[in-house]
Amino acid sequence: MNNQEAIIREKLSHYYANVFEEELIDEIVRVGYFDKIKSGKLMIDIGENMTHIPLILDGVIKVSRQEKEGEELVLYFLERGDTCAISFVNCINRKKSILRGIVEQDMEAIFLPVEYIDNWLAKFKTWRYFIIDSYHYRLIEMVESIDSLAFMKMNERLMKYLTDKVKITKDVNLEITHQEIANDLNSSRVVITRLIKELHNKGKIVASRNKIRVLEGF
DNA sequence: ACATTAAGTGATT
DNA sequence: AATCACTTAATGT
Repeated sequence: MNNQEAIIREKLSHYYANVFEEELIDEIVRVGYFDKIKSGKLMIDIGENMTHIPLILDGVIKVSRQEKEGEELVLYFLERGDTCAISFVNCINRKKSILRGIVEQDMEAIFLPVEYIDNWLAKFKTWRYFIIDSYHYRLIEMVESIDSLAFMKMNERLMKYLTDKVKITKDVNLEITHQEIANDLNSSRVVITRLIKELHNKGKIVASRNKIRVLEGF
């Protein structure tokens, strides 16, 4: 066994040992490769084809939709143990991505070439469950995102955004600017600034330049 | 000290 | 809730 394979096996055993059956792990070790991707890098853009699927080991990917130029809306975040099931379908049908994925926090993942994943569906029960599960989870998040858009006011959306971010980064101290939040929520900086101040005064958060500490709601 | 970037605010739609 | 047109505060060089 070469070094690369050993790394993959080791990494897999950490987070996926109870998820995948032995034979599947063997296959993953055989065809996958391990890679690290720096924060800020664009993984997949709308309209592109996917060649590999990531099994995320560490870090965060921000998945968003872009309607027009400059108008972005964050749908959900992917973290350890996740994969992008949506991109998975892109792979099988050779369809282009309807979403954009940007690395939000330095990421480590095992990348699997798309040509295997279809075949594995029939071959491995654990793979099937993993994919369906992932799909289900993504659907729930998508519905939450729709609810948030349709029924929640901006201040509630903002609070949800912040608490989601805390959950995913496992840190109540967020390093983010009002402008960045505005972009993610498809709002404007001024509006976010006012709502942040409101939340601050209500004691739900503590805000200062480039920093927000979330005190409740997660 | 100066320039740049982030955040705060009143008025208007 | 968004936009404009500023002001003020914080940070980097």
